[in-house]
Amino acid sequence: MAPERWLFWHRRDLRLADNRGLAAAAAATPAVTGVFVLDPAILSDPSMAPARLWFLSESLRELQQAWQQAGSTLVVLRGDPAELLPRLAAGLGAAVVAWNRDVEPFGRERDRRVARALQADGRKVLADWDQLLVAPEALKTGAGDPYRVYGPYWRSWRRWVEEASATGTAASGGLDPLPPPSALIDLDPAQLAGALADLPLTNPELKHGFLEHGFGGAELCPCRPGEKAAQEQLAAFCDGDSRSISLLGYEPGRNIPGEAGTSGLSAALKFGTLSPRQAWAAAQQARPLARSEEERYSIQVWEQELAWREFYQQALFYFPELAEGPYRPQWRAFPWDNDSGWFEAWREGLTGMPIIDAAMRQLNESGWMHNRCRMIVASFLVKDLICDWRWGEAAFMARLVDGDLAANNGGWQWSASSGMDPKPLRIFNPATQAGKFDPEGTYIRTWLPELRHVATRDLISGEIAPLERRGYPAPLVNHKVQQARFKALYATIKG
DNA sequence: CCATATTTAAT
DNA sequence: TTAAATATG
Repeated sequence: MAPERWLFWHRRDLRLADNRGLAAAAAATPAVTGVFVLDPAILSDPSMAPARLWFLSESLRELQQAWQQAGSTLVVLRGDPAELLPRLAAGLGAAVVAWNRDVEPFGRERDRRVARALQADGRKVLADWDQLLVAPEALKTGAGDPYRVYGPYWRSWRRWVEEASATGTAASGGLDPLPPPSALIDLDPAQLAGALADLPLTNPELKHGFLEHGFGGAELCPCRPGEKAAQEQLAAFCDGDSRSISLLGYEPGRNIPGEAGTSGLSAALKFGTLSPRQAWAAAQQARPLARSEEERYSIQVWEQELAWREFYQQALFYFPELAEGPYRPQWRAFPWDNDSGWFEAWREGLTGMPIIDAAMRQLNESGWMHNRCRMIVASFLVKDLICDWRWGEAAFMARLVDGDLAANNGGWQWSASSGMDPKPLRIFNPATQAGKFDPEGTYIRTWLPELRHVATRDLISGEIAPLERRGYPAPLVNHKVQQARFKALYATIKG
């Protein structure tokens, strides 16, 4: 008798190794078929970035080959998962459909619909956590509430991760990365063809992969698609050979946008070509390489970035209203200027403030922006241009290769001072930020080649003589004037 | 053991 | 300013 067939539904876990849901399926039966559904509701949304379509398409193409090498098939469909998954499961004769859980309101509602449809057909559903080191339910404050403040969350998160690490294996609740499944069993070709006959199947085309993405910045983007590239990037970042621009030099290297001092793994973690447990394990293996207190501290700072990612995901899980706008009610009445001309100048990198324009051009050309610059341009849009941060949030989502609702919304709410974090106003002075983090003007000159001739001091301050500008715009606003205006408007909503 | 007041600390 | 931890009744 043939073994029971399971269907595994990939979503934001585009890898075979250390995929908890897939491993659970493979532990139950070797007869596992994979599926990914290209959902027009997501792909055609205005917030979908060409860079993400590129990353998704390339990662899927590699994942489909990996399934084949593991002995089975990854089916790629296009349409509504709630309609297609029951049909595919029926065609395959799958008894169980498994997937990894998500935190986003849209995904959770979709998953409920899919589960209801499958269960109505008498199929079992298996869904558990994979995309976080620590499941949202695992950490609560002393009062039993979800954490709203990063500091206490980080301490609690680290304690939990260290205790779970000590137990080792996944079976005993540990965090050791799992190997990929191998020796899977496929349906025989005729049976598979029959199961797929009436389904909207998508095959990778020779040139573009699964999707027409129209993204031209792949060469400039630091994020590499696919499971294999993610492993290589992680290993290179953690290896200790290039200490100043890697994990061991992460602090302060991570804050210098003109150097490649960050891991570039944001998109890999967003799409799950890399698991957070793999990232955590690599950081632990690098600890013996650290030869100074600074290098040990660098590892911890990177671990804290993994914790920020999980903090914002658990926040969205427990407070889905974050996705709709300001968490703090008084911010909902803020009298934004919302000048659409200023907003467009910001979005296209034409504000006349070099550090802002360099950062926005990096985003527009490469699909990625250095995190320090994300904070600087966010503060500028909100506190200098006095524009609703949700416009900036949407603009980031429309272009970022790693655009993720929880992280992007969390970052913008942090910058706008409207989030759960109880700290008062944060106003960055863009010139001070440029002076601290791009002191030689390296980053500015990289992305604003038309200003390469300008003295570094003027690139940082933004005070460029009209004859030196050569077509580069004059500053749109004056920081001193605008921050005073912002504070006056803020006073009207306080309390 | 609760509920409430006070203290502490926040990338 | 306010969440979280801790002290107090």
